[in-house]
Amino acid sequence: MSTPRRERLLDTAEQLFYREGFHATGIDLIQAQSGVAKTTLYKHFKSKDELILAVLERSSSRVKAGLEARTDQLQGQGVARILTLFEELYTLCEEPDFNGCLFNNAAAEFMYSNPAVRALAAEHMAWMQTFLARLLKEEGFEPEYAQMLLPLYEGLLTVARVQEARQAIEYSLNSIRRLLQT
Amino acid sequence: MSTPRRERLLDTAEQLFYREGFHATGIDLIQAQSGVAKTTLYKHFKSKDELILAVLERSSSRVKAGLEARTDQLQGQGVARILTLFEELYTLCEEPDFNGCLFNNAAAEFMYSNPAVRALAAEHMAWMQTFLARLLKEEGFEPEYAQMLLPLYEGLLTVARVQEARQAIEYSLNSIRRLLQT
DNA sequence: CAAGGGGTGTACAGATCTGTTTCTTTTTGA
DNA sequence: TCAAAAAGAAACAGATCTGTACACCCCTTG
Repeated sequence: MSTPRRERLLDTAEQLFYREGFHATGIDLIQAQSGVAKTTLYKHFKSKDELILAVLERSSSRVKAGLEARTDQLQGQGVARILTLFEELYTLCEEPDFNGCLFNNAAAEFMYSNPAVRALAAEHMAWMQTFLARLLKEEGFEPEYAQMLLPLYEGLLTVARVQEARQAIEYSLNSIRRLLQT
Repeated sequence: MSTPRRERLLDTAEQLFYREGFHATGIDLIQAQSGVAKTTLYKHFKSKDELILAVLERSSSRVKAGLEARTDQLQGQGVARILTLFEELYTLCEEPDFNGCLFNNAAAEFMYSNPAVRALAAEHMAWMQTFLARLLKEEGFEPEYAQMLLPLYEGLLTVARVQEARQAIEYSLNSIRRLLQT
């Protein structure tokens, strides 16, 4: 069984796209850093745009599966089940190459120049919102709160890029508790 | 008195940087679209990086002045004075070239490659937060709520890029009202 | 009217980027 | 064992990008 070059390419590309941005990351760098030949890269992905889409699709699937798994085991825990998503931000923001939300970064760079990327980011956000709404409903809260919890979640990821965010996360947790208490 | 080319350059650059992104916007396009000669561009700004910084600085000043002006005339109106900032998002999100928050877009693209840009975005966010805290305090609320209102504000700008955001804004307004009522 | 500063237009240098071509080497599976 | 498939290496085409050089044109001001 051969080393999975396709996965290695996706790993390297994702890391570079996330850290440095999409336009700023050249194919040559992905090629060199992954150790996979350029010919092989273009055999797996027809173009840079296709590689970008593949990276986003794989990342979206992984994030979704992770969120489902992490909340499945907290059924019936009430507000704690929702808060666990926001608590995860504590560690997320302190990772070495943290740079906000990959899908928002992608949407910002390709808003008007690549509808497929924009659509994929939109789909991911929509999934996040319905996921939040489902959790809320299952724990006995109004699912419409997802309409403000999603922006708050994304905004924390965004603000944490340029600020120490521990306090912001803490105050957001408190605010959510206050809002959801009946 | 000559036409203010410097301003024309900054106007064009800001529009393109905001709509298409920083790396995706070439100097040649700014030059062509502004109608100012390339030589003149490089006489006013030593490099593209310097132009980017100038655009961000001018935009930051304008945004700050706008926010101050719009809230000055609402002193003593209580929660309405804070909500007016979020209500403005209704129109902001529907502008033709809307693409989220310029400073977050800049921070995303230059997080690890241009510390000056990152610092400028950080300064802008910090100002927004102390501004919100000041409004809260002046209207008799806990200023610490700014710690979650800033992420919520930025998150709405961010989510609105890929979704119809009217409902999200509306639910956020309601949530803020609920949170701040004593 | 002469001089010089600001602006224009164009061409160009040099780097970099995406994607291709060509040829060789390695791996794999029947 | 051997042919086919996959991967590698490296050069290259063509586009594009930042930044510079150069020659020219006003238009003010002394």
